Amino acid sequence: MPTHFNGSRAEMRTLDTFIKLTRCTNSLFSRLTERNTLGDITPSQFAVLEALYHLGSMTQGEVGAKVLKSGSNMTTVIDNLERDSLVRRERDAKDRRVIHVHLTEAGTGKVEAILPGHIAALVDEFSVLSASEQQSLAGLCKKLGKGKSSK
Amino acid sequence: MPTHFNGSRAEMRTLDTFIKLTRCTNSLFSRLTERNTLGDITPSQFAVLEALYHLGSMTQGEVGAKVLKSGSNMTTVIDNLERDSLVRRERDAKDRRVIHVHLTEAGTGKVEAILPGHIAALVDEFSVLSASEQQSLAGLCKKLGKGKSSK
DNA sequence: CGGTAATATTTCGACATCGAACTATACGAT
DNA sequence: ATCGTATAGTTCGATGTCGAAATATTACCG
Repeated sequence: MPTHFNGSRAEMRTLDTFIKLTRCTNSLFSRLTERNTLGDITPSQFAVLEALYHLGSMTQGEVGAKVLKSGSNMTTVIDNLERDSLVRRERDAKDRRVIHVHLTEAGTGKVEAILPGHIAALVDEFSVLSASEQQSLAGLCKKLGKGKSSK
Repeated sequence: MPTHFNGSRAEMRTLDTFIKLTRCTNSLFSRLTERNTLGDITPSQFAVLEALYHLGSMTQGEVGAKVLKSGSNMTTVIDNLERDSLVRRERDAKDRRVIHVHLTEAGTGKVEAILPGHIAALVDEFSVLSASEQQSLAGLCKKLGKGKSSK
């Protein structure tokens, strides 16, 4: 459209794809936020709770690896979850550098209260794509997400 | 039960697609950040500068609409850009509620210094996808991003 | 053993981000 | 003109996010 950019065909195609990908995830997340399926917790907090719910108790660092966030960020998010009694920290007895994070009963209940509506919202949002379109999108994302791993 | 089975299949497919989409953009952005093509400015700041560069001076609210961010966020980001003399605020003479945001010479220079490398990085990242795969991805993202317009 | 490296987490400062409440200004209907 | 509402931006408080430096602890190695 009114892009004053005068680049090669490959550049324009890439920029177009990049813009659409970015806007797609932006507006998807913004619509999901509007549905308010998470109630009074934040997306980051839900990501941590969900990881613990599906994968079991983990080291704080492992949680960060699962949700793709930095260690210092994990400290902050888990601080808030602990303050709200949704998780519990437990220092490892053998290796005292390590902290294990566990869901509390309240935390488990929170995930189970949220999950069905959250999944229903996702299914509804993705219903604009057919099954094969979703699989196609997943495949392309997987490829792009992995990157040129064989550098 | 067939109903439950189909529902679960749809849910699993959607969840899989959602996870891959999320991880794709996450790791793509993280790799782009690692390349450090933006130098000493943040991605948000670059988004604002780039919008002003390609579309010309705009109202602060218009900038927020372009980069899909809230008004209060625009105040913050533009504050920092103004502090670094990359943009200039100018209150409208007729409607004194409005603030026009302009690129300074330093701002223009900054964009022009960054843009080529930034685009090259994008092209390189997207080179794991063929031209038709990129177009396919762009189309799927456009559809998913638009959502059920009936809303 | 003892000293250095590696690892896990926290702290700190800077920036981003939002929504709600607030200020200032403009506009529309009566 | 005036009142009420709508609009543009700012302020505020909370959260998220990062990287660098600090802390604590363990592991390695000569």
